[in-house]
Amino acid sequence: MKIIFAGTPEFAVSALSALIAAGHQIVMVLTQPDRPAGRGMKLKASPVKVLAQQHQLNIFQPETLKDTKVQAQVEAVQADVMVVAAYGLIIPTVVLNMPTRGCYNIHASLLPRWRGAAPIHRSLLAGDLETGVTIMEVVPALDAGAMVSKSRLAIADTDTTQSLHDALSEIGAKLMVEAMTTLQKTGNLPSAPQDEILVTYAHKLEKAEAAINWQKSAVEISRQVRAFNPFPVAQSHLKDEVCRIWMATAETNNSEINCGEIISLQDGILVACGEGTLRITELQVPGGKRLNAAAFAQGHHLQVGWMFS
RNA sequence: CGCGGGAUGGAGCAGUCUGGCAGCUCGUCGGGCUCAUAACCCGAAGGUCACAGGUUCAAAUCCUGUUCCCGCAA
Repeated sequence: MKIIFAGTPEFAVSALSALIAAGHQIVMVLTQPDRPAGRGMKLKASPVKVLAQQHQLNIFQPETLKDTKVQAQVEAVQADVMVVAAYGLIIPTVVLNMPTRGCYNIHASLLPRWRGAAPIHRSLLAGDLETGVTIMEVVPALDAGAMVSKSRLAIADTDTTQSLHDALSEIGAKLMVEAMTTLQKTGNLPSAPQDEILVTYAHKLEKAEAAINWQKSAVEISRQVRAFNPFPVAQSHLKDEVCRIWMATAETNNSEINCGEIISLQDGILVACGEGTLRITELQVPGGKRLNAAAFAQGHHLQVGWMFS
């Protein structure tokens, strides 16, 4: 089948890679234009573009798909189907109608829960016990298309957005290849509509949400830390210094100590919370590397009684 | 040239402003103490102070260039 692949970030890379490995003909790779990024604000190619270049695929990076000239170029490749994975640009209805066998999206949640931009972060923050991947038809409304297939994944209390992202990316790639195989063999993909009653939205993370409120429970803070790893990373202040908390686990034992106070340096940095205590195991200050708690405590001469705020 | 911080024994840091013996907390090794321990005591090894050049009687420290790492921002 002639496939147009539309994707941009790391999450989409394994899907493109799997489709190539499965022998599908990728007639065009849509990905966002190179953007200034990183230190120095140099132009940076998207991860999908990098992979596409390695396979010498036909790369197309329009600023928008609303332009009729752009649309004509997409139509020219005469694709059978379009696969979308975290592309990041609006795909107009006319473009969605071009591939004869339709457009299918990989979404990193068990729809209809967590439609939107940050499904992995939100499921982790909310304390969901499981997440997963859904393959669905692309429709003009955001992540609202009928569902083709689903795969579930349990969330452990050591999972981070990074670990779930990596796992879901692989699962999504596999599911999409299966869907494409079915489509190729049978000519159609059965799908079921989403139950609108159960819909929730995963709004984009805001930087302000990175600040830790030590009045909250250790369980909630631990979720926050793990949801914000690897980006944008939960933050707190220690002795007038910004401190990024990379990894922490919740402990149930309560204490009468003030919220945010360090109560022990044995085996991690133990901090009192509104409910329970948080065991910080990895953290970082600006200019420094990520450090395990023991090394950090030594370098900063940390003492019991110091306050995070 | 978007803004800023950093590189010092194996780990994490101080010392740099104001040039003058290479330091701290750990780890490692040896010994001691203990019923015992991630405890405690005594001792030891381990450094081209990122790299290159310059200034100086003297450079981790001042000047110039280079490489690498990190935070912000996007």
